[in-house]
Amino acid sequence: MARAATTTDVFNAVAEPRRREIIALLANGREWAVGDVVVRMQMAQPAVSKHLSVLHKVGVVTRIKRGQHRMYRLEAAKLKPIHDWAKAFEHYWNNQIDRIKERAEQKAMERIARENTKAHAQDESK
Amino acid sequence: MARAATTTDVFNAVAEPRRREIIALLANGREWAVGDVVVRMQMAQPAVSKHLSVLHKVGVVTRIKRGQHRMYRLEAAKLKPIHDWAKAFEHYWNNQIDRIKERAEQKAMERIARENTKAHAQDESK
DNA sequence: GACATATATTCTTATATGGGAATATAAACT
DNA sequence: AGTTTATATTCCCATATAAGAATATATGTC
Repeated sequence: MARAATTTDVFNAVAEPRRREIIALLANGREWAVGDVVVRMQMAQPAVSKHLSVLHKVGVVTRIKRGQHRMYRLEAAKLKPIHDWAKAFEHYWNNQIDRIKERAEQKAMERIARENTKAHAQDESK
Repeated sequence: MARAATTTDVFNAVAEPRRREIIALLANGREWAVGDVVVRMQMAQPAVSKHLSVLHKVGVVTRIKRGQHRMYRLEAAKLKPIHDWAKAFEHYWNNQIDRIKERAEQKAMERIARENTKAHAQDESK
């Protein structure tokens, strides 16, 4: 009865569109103060605080105090379960050709990666 | 106010754990009668019907009548938006080495795919 | 047509949740 | 200490939703 709480199930936490917007905002990797999110989202401060609180409880954001501000940062790895889940269905929308390409690249990858990893490591900083 | 309905937002539809279970069940690609799902999920028939109805409304399953049965089939492509969304965060949990490999395979893919597509098409039926 | 089987729908109830308003808390500044 | 700024929390309300029970709607069988 009743689905898993938004504060415990990442799928449910992310099912709220405004929280996905907040996540998109934080996706630039920087720290965001609540007030910054309020401005960018045109949303009331308590609402933002509550959404961030939900995201914090599921671990999707981390929080640190900086002066009178609480800085939030995206902890994107917590979204991996969703990716893993969805990825399991990838082959349903990829067509046969794409699958062949994946097989081919898979085999090539192992060989090429070994050569490239050391040689071009510094070229891939971005 | 209030998030998008479960019947209109795939993210919300899938935020219910039992619906994810049903999806997992249907993921074998076969048609499932409601009764089969009821047995496998140990769940009341009306509950299953309702969940399937939600999934049907968001298009995640298709339904066809077969005699007195309604056969449900997974329409996994409707889950692609979730995959696309989550995939955007993939690089957060992949390490630098993995990213280099992806770049390498990406480049190799385009070349190799052209050679393999026609040559081995019949070997990749599964 | 009567009955059985399969599934959907309706109704009720309990609960979660999101927003708004108001208030509380905390830090910074004077 | 008093005031301002930043954020969290509480309270209230409206709504969505999930489950269960009962019932309705096919469809198949005799």
